[in-house]
Amino acid sequence: MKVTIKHIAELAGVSIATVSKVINHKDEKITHQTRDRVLEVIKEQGYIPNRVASSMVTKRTKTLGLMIPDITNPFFPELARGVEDGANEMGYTLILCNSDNDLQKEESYLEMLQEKMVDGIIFTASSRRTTMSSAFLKLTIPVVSVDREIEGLKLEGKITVDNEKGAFEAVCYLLEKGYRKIYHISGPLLSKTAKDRYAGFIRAHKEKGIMPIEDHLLEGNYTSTWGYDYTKKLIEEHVDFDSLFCGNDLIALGAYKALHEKNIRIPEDIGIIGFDDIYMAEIVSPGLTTVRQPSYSMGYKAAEMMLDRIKNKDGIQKEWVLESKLIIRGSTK
Amino acid sequence: MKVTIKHIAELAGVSIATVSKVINHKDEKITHQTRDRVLEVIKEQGYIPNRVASSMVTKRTKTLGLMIPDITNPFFPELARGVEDGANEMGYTLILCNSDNDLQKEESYLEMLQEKMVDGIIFTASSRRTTMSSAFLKLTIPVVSVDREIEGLKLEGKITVDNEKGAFEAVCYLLEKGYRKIYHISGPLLSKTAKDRYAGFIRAHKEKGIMPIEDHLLEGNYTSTWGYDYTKKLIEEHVDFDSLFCGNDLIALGAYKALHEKNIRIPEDIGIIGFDDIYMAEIVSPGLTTVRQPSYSMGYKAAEMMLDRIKNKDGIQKEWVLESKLIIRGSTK
DNA sequence: TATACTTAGTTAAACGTTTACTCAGATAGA
DNA sequence: TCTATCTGAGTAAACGTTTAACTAAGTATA
Repeated sequence: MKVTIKHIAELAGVSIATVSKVINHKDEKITHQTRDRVLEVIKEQGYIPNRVASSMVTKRTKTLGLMIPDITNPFFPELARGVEDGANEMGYTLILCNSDNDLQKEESYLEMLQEKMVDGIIFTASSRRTTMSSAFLKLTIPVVSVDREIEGLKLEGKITVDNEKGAFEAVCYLLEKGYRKIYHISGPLLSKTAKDRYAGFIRAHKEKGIMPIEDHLLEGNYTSTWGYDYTKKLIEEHVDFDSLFCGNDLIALGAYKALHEKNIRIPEDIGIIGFDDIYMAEIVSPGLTTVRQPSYSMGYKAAEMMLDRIKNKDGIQKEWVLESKLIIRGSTK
Repeated sequence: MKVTIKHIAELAGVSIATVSKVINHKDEKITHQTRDRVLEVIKEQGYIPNRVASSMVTKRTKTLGLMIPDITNPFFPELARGVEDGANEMGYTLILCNSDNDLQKEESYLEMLQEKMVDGIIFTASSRRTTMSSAFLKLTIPVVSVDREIEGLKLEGKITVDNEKGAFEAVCYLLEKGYRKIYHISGPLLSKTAKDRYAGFIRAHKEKGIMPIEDHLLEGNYTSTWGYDYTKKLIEEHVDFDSLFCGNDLIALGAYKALHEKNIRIPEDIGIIGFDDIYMAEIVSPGLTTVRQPSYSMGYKAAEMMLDRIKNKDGIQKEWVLESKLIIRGSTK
């Protein structure tokens, strides 16, 4: 038999209300003797409170949902880790949901999270989502979005990085180093993230007095395969380019592979800049110059923002735009 | 006001028991008319069942705990993904716990998982754990261990790969290719995993009639930093070696970096074999020859095993030893 | 017609907590 | 001494479901 608060109460010779108060540290009005006796029985019996019962009455599960596209994508573990640490610090626990950028999966998870009555949802929306379904609009649980925008949904908070600026700085750096024929291998331009990075790419050219060429934009998705294939194609078609600004590090790493195979040197023949600064960027040779996103911090801040809101310390800043940072390594001159 | 089963019952003109039965598909004894009416009201009201209330009475939360050292380590996202997919398929949800190989964190999470009444725990034990604490022994929730052994704990199942054999094959391959001075940069030998890999390393030498040299074992931990530092040291101290068998891919990738910096060619000058086959192994140049662990499958199987046990389809195999596979790429001759 | 069995539901207890309210006794003030 | 206040605890309702036990009405059987 599972030991409950009732058993503790009996053994300690007090009422269950008293036990409950002791457990929840609402014991200002309990004498030391009583409290110690209760505590002792709890310990002796190895009592573990049943949170589902308490959630039933408090309407709090001390659980957050984390919805991301895919934990297998190296950008997300850091972020997830940040969220988890932030949540854990406040005694919260995390339910992990991989949406695979699949709108249907996203909605079915959303429903599950509601059924399980999580106290909040940290959300990195599918890059495919352009419109809100009714499932979203009905949502009564607070949502904080991270990394990506979710238009049309009422949010409790929003955490992004300044993608335009990050891209701008990266491309400026390339231009300053004398690179002139920069191709941008981008992620899907449906998403605001990719659009902003492209905007930065354009602005850098303009500010440096160079005419950006539209053909230099190659739209794809955020995978190394895509980076590899497109770079290979550029080489084989003898396209005239001297550098690559990649939509993320995975794309850049794919480009590395293609260039290595063709014995093209980085950075002497071709310069490369990525985006994200995943852990591999440092390990690879030459080290990848990239725009670092503070992904751990993004996750951590998101959790923090969520918990602030839950605890109703309201008035806290609702939108954070974090700074990215250009990390210069060996893949650029 | 949140809409509950009670509202639905009133609006549909039936008892709450009837509503409950149609929700849970226990409706063999409900007429079509009644069921349809209930369903209609549910839809119209946007009713979402409260799983915490139902967990209260069924003693099932349809939630699994996943305890791993660190989701940020590239070996784990694949595994976590496997667990998640397996769980999700059966309508289960996953609570993510990063223990950081910290015994205290591990125990505090364990307690949380019990409080939240998860139905089972998928566990990759800390590599530091050698003995069971009372928190473990008191555990009444079923546990399936993955990847690592947990001695002294009653398990519902166990999923491992044959590390000894994997290492054996890798080292045999190295020897067959003519490498003779193989150094083994290992993870912490506290863990059975690392011990088994070392055992394979030894057996391969013996079977090939070569005397293994004890000095060729370098114990450290599973990080690229470690691989980098130790390889650099070997080079700088002019140690005579022609190949590296690394405890995992991260170590191998660290070794890559050190070798590249010193302009030592892979595989011409030094051959390298890793372990795990993380996604980077393929992307890096030259591709890393490595022992593939079916990490996704391990996770998936673990979830499957757990859910079988929960559903009491007992008699299912309690221990799975999965096969690893040598993946030959460019880092060996 | 009397009896037994089905059918399609309903009733009410139970799950393990939290918490607003109540209460008895002790203490203090007048 | 009487009343008011304070202290330390107890009582019982409530949270939203599930499910065993029950029931009323209809149908089949003898």
